Amino acid sequence: MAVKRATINDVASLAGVSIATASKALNGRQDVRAATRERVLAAAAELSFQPNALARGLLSGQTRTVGLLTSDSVGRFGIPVLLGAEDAFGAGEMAVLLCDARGDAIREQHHIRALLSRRVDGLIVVGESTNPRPSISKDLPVPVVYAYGPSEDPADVSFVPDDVGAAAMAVNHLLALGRRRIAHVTGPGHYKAARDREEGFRQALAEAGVAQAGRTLSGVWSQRWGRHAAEMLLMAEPEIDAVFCGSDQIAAGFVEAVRERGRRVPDDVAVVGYDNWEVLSTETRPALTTVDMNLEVLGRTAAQHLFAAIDGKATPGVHTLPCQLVIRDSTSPPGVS
Amino acid sequence: MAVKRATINDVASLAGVSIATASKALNGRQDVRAATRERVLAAAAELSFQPNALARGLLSGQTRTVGLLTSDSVGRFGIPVLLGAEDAFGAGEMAVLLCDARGDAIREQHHIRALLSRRVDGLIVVGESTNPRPSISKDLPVPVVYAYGPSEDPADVSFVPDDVGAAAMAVNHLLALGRRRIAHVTGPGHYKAARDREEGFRQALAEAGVAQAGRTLSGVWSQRWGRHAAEMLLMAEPEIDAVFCGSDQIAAGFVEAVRERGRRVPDDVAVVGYDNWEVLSTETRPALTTVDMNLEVLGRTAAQHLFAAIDGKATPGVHTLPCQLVIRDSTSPPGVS
DNA sequence: CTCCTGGACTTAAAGGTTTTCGGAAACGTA
DNA sequence: TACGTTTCCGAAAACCTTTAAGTCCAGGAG
Repeated sequence: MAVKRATINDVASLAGVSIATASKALNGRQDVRAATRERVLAAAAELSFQPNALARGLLSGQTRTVGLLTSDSVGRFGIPVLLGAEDAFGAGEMAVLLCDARGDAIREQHHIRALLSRRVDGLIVVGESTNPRPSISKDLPVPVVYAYGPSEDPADVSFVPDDVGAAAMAVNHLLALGRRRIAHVTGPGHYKAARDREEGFRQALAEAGVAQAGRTLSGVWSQRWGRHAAEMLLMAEPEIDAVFCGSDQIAAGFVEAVRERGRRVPDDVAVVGYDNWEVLSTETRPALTTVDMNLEVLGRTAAQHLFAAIDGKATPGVHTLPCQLVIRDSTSPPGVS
Repeated sequence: MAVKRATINDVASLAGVSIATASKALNGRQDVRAATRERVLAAAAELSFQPNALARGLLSGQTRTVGLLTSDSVGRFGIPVLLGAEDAFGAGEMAVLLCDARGDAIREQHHIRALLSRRVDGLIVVGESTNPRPSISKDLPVPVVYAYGPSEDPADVSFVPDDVGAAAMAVNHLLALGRRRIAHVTGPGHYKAARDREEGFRQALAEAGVAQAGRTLSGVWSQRWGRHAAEMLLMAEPEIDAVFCGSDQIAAGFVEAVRERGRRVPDDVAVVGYDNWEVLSTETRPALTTVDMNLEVLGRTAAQHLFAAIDGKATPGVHTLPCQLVIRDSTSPPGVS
């Protein structure tokens, strides 16, 4: 470990100039002679000088740091958003201060206080689901953007995936393949994601004038429920030729159960999942056609808008970002037109 | 958004004292009269005063912030370590500055410089595999600990899971169940994890005087490889009664293929996985007996030792942390003794 | 009465950087 | 020579907090 960190003072004395001149030379300001600048830069390099961000931030009032507040970063969805945000920030000179509140409002308040004390320039709040969450923006001295889980307050800036549109897109894909007896299996109704996806499902069917096969089956977001739902559905509605599942876990279970019942996927029943959770979607047999919510893009977009908000150019409201349908063998096997 | 942030100066004037007195009152120092302290605290509350951590850090030289440098946080293993570390820090008043180098050495250097410029008190480096990685600790003014992926330099502080011991534990479990024809399917040999687990496997068998069934099959860490290996193995060594897989993905594929071949798990073939990746290990049928590397504990331990190192009490060397065998139905079904 | 002690409070310095403003030198022009 | 202009550099303030050192006063001891 190096003994002592060099300050701009050390650089200045080594270069034989004042600290003001050293500062100007290091920051590329104009009124300094080229030869002098050289000397200063050389001195800085020799001492491996790193400007103290604390002192700089203290003076400028900007720390070039943002807080990332997640309710449940162990969750499946927080991570990509986090990566996207870190990506957008890292490209510049921003840094990300990570806090996990674990769904505890007290802890969340605690973290917000700590972040403000560190003078972050802004805050990104990542939800654990797309359910709207209480706003934290009131009386905060810095801008806040919400990613994945929107704020309840429409005056805040939120970014969410377009679940309704994506579900419709998935159903239209099935319709284009000629399927007409399409069922829907999804997660618990207290998830807005489940309700939104069902709404997109219904809309697309209604637009095409096609009736839903059976009733929507609501369960939990698990493979087990997918299997169970498949068994019930194949019993009650044996003539179904496609199913739209609310998650890849459900779809994976569904596919498994369908195959065990001796029906082929996709020839007899086409299956569409949701999330593009690769460990499931690419490893099931056949690989799952599924919706990718583009969460990294969402995180990156949220971060970029936080920049804008820091510069005073906020764009309030809930912004929905498009998803993407990833087509794999569970709806259109290779070699089949 | 609040208009202006209060400083200790504002608090002092509102309370009618000097800033020194205000500081002492706020920090619980002694030589302040109780009544005065009351006044200061009330003033601070009214202005919702938050001490400026930058100014404090500038003075004390301690930022109470650590950098978390990950090579690949999208990876399966970085996340729990990260959570464990964040947990250990969050309990106190530490904050975590997150950086993802994406496996790029240039970017890593860039991030290290940025972190040092921000005057972090220490660094945690999270590897993407247990393969030793180049040390970054030389000439750094702050302590560094390595988690999951150890440093190549034995003078550094590293924490890794005990893959050898865990593999032996898994095999001993199979031996205790009376299995004697045990095979091993694992990932690529350039992963130290694969080599370590194979070593533990061999040690345990040797100690029991039992011969390995077939040769170790090295492939990739995927479900597909697990299936493929199962097919080869059932063909070549039809009499095997157990298999130790190098990952849950491999084990999940293996279980699937075994069942498709009409063999029962665990009655005919017992299967042990590795990682306890719950989406796989609890959702396969039967659920997988598997090794949990206790990565959150590992992350927490690394963080705690970083604290110690910051206080000058480093404990150099590679520390291996015990893993845990999670027993589920793939080795001992419910209702069977 | 004087001196000392200790409590309660204030002053001022320190920490590292940026920036404004003023100063000095060099040079050209009248 | 006197003066104005340009170019380069330095002194000092500002950011906010903590803390060492110093001031002031009341009260007790001698």
